[in-house]
Amino acid sequence: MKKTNVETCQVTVVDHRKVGRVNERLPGNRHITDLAETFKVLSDPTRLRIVLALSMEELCVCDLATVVKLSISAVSHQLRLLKGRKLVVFRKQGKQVYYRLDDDHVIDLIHAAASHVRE
Amino acid sequence: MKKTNVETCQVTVVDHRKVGRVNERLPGNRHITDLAETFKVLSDPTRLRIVLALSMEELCVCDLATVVKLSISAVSHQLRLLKGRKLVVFRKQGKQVYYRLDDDHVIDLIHAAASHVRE
DNA sequence: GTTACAATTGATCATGCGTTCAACTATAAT
DNA sequence: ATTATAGTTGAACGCATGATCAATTGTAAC
Repeated sequence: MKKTNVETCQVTVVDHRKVGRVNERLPGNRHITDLAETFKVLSDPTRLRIVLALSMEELCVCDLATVVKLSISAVSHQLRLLKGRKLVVFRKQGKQVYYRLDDDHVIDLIHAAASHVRE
Repeated sequence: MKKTNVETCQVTVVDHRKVGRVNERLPGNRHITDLAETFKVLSDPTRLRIVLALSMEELCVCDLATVVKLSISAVSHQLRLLKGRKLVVFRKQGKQVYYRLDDDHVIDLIHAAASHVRE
């Protein structure tokens, strides 16, 4: 009579002391998802171009659409996500809406990523 | 006879000097997509947990599966992506495969994101 | 008011992506 | 060689997501 333990494979060699130590120090779910969301908003080429453009000068939606070669609607949708994650802020002037980066943390983040890419 | 310029709206108020300046300084497509890919690989909670776990100690796939509470298969798939982006490296020992972070840039990147999140 | 236009918003569609499942590979022990 | 197990791989499924289109809002000019 052979032992048909189908499930044990998942647990046999687990080093529970290691796992325990790691689990203790892992950040909570809230923090993890916040971090993931921040990375996700920068994980799209279009949004990245928008952020890089705004790191140089303040630009209106129309200018941004020209820079990234997409419709104003598409750009507006992406700007909504960037606003949601507090990466950009805006200022209305007449019919135009001018966007700029919220702070310099964003550029630091991109620089950090850039230094990982070249290597 | 009214001028039916449907397309002009996209171009009328564009500040071409601004757009020109910005376009000149924007990184090339290759660099942008490389950056975006780096952010994307960190934009998933599971992968982020894996990376954070590996920033503490070297762990085998089995341990990682226990930590993130997912199947070994799921973890293996994510590790493949992390390997592809050079975030982790591995070492085989007997039947086990131990993973660790490739370098410390990765942690710096996560710290940079974390400092943007709390604010 | 009416017209013109910058920008936002919601719906739709196609594509991308994370997990699961099943099949397979590799290593170790008997 | 056979058995057991750690890990990988490919297919499939369902959900998320980015671009487009149409409709709408808000502001300025007439």
